[in-house]
Amino acid sequence: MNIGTASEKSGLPAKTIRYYEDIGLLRPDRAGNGYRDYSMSDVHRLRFLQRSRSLGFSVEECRQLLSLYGDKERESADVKAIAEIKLVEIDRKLAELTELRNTLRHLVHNCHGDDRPDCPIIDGLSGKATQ
Amino acid sequence: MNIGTASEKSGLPAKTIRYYEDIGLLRPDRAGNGYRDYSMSDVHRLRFLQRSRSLGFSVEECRQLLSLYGDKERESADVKAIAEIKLVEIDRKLAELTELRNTLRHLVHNCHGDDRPDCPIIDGLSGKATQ
DNA sequence: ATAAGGCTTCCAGTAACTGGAAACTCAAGG
DNA sequence: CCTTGAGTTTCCAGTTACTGGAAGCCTTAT
Repeated sequence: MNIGTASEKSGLPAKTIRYYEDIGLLRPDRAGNGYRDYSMSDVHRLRFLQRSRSLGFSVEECRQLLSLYGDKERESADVKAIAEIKLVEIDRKLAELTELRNTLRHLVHNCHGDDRPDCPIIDGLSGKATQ
Repeated sequence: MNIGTASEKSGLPAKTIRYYEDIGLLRPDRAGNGYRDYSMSDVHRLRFLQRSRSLGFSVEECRQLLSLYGDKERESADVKAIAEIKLVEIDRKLAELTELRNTLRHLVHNCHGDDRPDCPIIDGLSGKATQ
C-alpha cells in the first residue's frame, strides 16, 4: 500500500513516516514507480511507534521496544531483561497518569460548572496547602 | 529556594526550568543577588510539568492543564469543559499504556529467559498473523 | 585570599518533527 | 490523447523543546 494509506492506518503523518524510515525505524519495499510500498507488518510497526511516542517514550526507547518484537536474533534472556526494565517505566507512567486523571475527574465532579470560580481542587494543587 | 533545590525537588534539570520560565510557564521571584527564588507553589507547577510532559502532553497542552489549576479568573464552566476534553485524552492514553504493559508482561512471562529465541508473542506482534 | 561550586545570561547545537518547493506518477474526464 | 488534480518523490529550511558550553558574578569553606 502507498504512504497515504499507511498514514491513515497508522495515524502518523506521511512526513513522519518518511522521517522514521530515514532514521532506520522501518524499511518498506519500493514499487516499480519508486513509490514506497507498505506491508501490514510495516503498518503495525508504525502504529506501535505512534502509540509509544504519544506516551512519552523517546525515539531511541521506541527503537529498543521495537527490537523486542522484531529482532529474532536477540536472545530470549536479553528480551526478558529489557522488557522488565520497560515494564517498571510503564507502571510508573500508569500510576502518574491515573493520578492525573483522578485529579481532573475530581475537578470535573466538584466544580459547579457555573460562573463561580471557586473549585475546591484549585487551592490544593496550586500549592497553598503545602507552602 | 534556589534553582538547584527546585531542580532536585521537581526532577527537572535547571536548564529546563529556566526554559519554562522563558516561555512563560512560571514566574519565580528574584532574590536580592539576582538568583531566582522558588516557592513550593513553583515547585508544584514544575512537578506537574515534569509529569505531564513525560506522559506525552505537549508544552501547550501542559500550559492549558496548568491554567485549570492556576487561573483564578477563568470561569468554572470553562475549567469543566477543558478538563473533560483532557479526561478523554488521558483515558485513551491509559488504555494504550495498559495494553502496552500487558503485551510486555506477557512477553516476560512466556519467554524462557534462556538462549532460545522463540518467544510466542513475537510473531503475533510483528504482523505475521494479520498480514 | 583564593578556590570550588552554584548561579547568571547568551548563543549555539540537537532531537523529532513539519512545511514548502519542484518534479514525477497515476486515475479520471473531455 | 491530453489535461487536470491528487498523490508521491527528494531536498532543504523552519519549529519545538530542550541541552551544552562559555564567560562572568555570587557564596561558602579553607
